[in-house]
Amino acid sequence: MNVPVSIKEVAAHAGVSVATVSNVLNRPEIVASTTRDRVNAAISELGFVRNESARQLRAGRSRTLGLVVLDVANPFFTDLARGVEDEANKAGLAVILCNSDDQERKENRYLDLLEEHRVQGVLITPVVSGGTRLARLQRRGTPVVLVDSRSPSRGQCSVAVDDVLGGDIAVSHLLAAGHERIAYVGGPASIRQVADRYEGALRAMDRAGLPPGHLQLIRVEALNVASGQRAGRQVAALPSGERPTAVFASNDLIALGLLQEMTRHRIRVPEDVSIIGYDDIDFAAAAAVPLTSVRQPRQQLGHTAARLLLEEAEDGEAHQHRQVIFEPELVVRESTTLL
Amino acid sequence: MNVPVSIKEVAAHAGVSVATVSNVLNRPEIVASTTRDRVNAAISELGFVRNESARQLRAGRSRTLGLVVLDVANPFFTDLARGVEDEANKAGLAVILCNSDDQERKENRYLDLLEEHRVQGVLITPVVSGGTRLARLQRRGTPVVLVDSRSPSRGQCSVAVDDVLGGDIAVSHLLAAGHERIAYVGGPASIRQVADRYEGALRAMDRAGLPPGHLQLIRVEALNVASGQRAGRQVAALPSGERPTAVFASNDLIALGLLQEMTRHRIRVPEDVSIIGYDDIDFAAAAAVPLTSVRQPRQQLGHTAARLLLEEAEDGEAHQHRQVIFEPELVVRESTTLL
DNA sequence: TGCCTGGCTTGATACGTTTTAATCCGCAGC
DNA sequence: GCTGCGGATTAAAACGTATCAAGCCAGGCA
Repeated sequence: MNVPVSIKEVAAHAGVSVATVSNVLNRPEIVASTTRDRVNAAISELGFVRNESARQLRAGRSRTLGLVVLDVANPFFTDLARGVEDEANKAGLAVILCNSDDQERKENRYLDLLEEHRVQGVLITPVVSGGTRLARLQRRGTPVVLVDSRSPSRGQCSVAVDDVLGGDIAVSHLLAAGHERIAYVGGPASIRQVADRYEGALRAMDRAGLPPGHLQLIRVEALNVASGQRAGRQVAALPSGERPTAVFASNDLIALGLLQEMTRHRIRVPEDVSIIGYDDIDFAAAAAVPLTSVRQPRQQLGHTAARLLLEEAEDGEAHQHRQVIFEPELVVRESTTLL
Repeated sequence: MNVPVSIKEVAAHAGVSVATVSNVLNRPEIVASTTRDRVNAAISELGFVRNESARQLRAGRSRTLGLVVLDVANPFFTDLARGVEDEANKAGLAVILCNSDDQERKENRYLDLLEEHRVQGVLITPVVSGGTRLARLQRRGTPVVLVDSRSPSRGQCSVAVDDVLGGDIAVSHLLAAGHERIAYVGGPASIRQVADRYEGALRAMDRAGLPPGHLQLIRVEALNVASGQRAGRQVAALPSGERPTAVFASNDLIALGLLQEMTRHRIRVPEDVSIIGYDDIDFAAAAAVPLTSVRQPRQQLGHTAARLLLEEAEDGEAHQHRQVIFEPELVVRESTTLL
C-alpha cells in the first residue's frame, strides 16, 4: 500500500469511469445515489487520497496563500498569523508561513518559492518598502496585500494600524498623568512603525505646548528584548535628576527589556519610572509589573488582510484596492502611574 | 502578462524544444552553452516561473514537509520551527506550519491536508499519543517523525528531551540550595512532558531521602501564563508557614504567571519563594526576576527532527527508525537562591 | 566513401485530476 | 413505432513538467 492509489484505480474497482469518481468528489449531487455509494465504498476500501498537485495543475492555481513576516519569534506576528490562518481555513486554503528574518535575501527567496507554488496571493510585511521583487510578483498577477505597512502608491491593498495615533495616545497618557520628562526608545528609523510612533509622540508633546526637543530620543538597533535591556542600562546610568520619569517603548519586547533592567537597578516601576509599551502582546500583561501598552488588533489585522486578499483573488482585474487602517487602543495597567 | 508563461512558450521563443528548456533548468551541464544562453535569455525576457504543481505531479511527491505543533504562540514551538525551517531550506524544501491548537479535530484536518499535498514527511507533536489517523498516514507511506515525544512502539523515528532527567535536575538544584518544602505545578497529567517531569522530581526527592508525599502537587489545566497565575494565587493564599519555599513549574509560561502573582502579593522572589521554570524561552531571561530554568535544545530538536525525516524519506523501506534523546541543562539565574 | 562515435537535441509519453461535450438509455407523449 | 427529453454516465482533452529512447549531425577513422 506504499504507492498512492489514483482516481483511476478507484474507478476500476467501482466499475465506473474516472469522470464519475471525480464527480462524486466534486459534485456528488449530480450522480445517482447507488453509484455514489459504490464509489465511496471503493474510495475508503482502497484508501484513496486526492492528489492536490494534480488538482492545482488542472485548476491553474493553488489552494494556498503565502504569509511572509519579519520575525516569527515575535508574538505580534504569531497572533497575526493566527488571524490569517482562521480566515484562510474558512475559505479552504492552507497557509505557507515564511519568516524573512528581516533579511531581504530570505524575503526574495520566499517570494520566488511562493510564486512557483502559484499561491492565490501573498500577505507580507516587507523588509524594505520599495522592493522590486514584490512589484514584479504583483505585476505578473499575484495579488499582494501589505500587512502592518501602508501602501505608498495605492496600487495595492494594505492593512495597518495608525501608528501616529498610537504614539500620540501613549504620550498623551503620560502627559495626562503629569509626566514631562519623557523618553522614547525607538528602533532603527528605517522601520516605518518606529518613525510613525515617534511622530505621534511629538504631536502629543506639541499639543501640550512642549517643544519637540523636550522628548528625549534613545535609539536601539533592533526591536527585541536585548535591545530594551541596553536602553535600560542607559536610562539607569543617568543621575536621577535627569532621568526621564516616563519611558515610551516602541514595542513591548523593548519595554520588557527596560523593565527588567529597571528592576535590576532597584529603580521602581512605576514609582520612579513609568513605562508604556506597544502591541499589548500576552507577555505584557504577564510581566512582573503588568505593562501599560497600546493595543493593536493583531488577530483582526490578520483576518482583514486575508479577507482583502481573497477578495482580490476573486475579483481579478475589476478589483478596487483598499487601504484599511485600524485604530490602536490604550490599555492601562500597573507600569504607569500619576507623577 | 497576467497569465503565467509555460515552458512551451519559452521553447518557442528560443527556437528549441521543451525538452531542451527542461534540461537547461534541471541539468544545465548537458546542454551546449550557446543554446543554454539563448534559453536563459528567453526565460528572463518572458518572465518564466516554474510551475511547482506540475513538477510535483510529475515527480510523484512534493518538495515540502509538514510541521504540526500544539501551540504556535508558545516560543518553545516557534524556536523549534526555526530549527526545522533551517534544515528544510538547506535541502531545498518548504515547510507548511500547522497549528493543532491542542485539538484532535484540527490535527486530523491538517494531517489530511498534508497527505493530499503529498508532503515528503510530517513532523508532529501529537495531541494524543495513540492517534489512528497518524498511524494510517504512516502506514500509507508518509514518513512521520515524532517531535518532543517519544515513540512508544519504536515503529517510528522520534526526537525528544529526557524530561525525567530534567525534572530531576530542577528539583536537585532546589534541594542542593536547602529547600525541602517544594511544590510542583503541573499541567494536565495526560501530557507526557508534564508527567515525566513530575516523575523526575520525585526521583530527586527520593534520592535525598524524602518521601514522595513531600512534594506538593498543584494541578493546572493548561500550560500557559493564565494557568500559572491561578496557581500563583493558590500559593499566595497559603499561610506563610505552609507555603513552599520553592516552586518547580512545568514550563516557563507557568513560571512567568507564578512570578507575576508572587510580585502582586508582595511575596519576594527569590527571597520568600524560589521559582524554577522549564524550557528556557527567551522571555525567561527577560522576566523582571530572570528565571532559573531547565533549558531544552529547542532549535537543535528541530534540526535533528528534520534531518531524521529527510533521512527516512531518502532511504525508503530500508530505513532504520531511530529514537534520539537529548539531555536538558540547568540555567541558573536570579529566581532561585539558597534558603 | 562509408561507418561509427559521441555530443546535443527532440518527440512522445506519463503523472492525476477536472471539465466539456458527447453518448446512452429509459420513458412519456403523440 | 417514432420523437424528444432529461438524467446519468463517459471519452477525451487539457493543465506544465521531466524523462526516456530515439534522432540528428559533425567529425574521425578505416
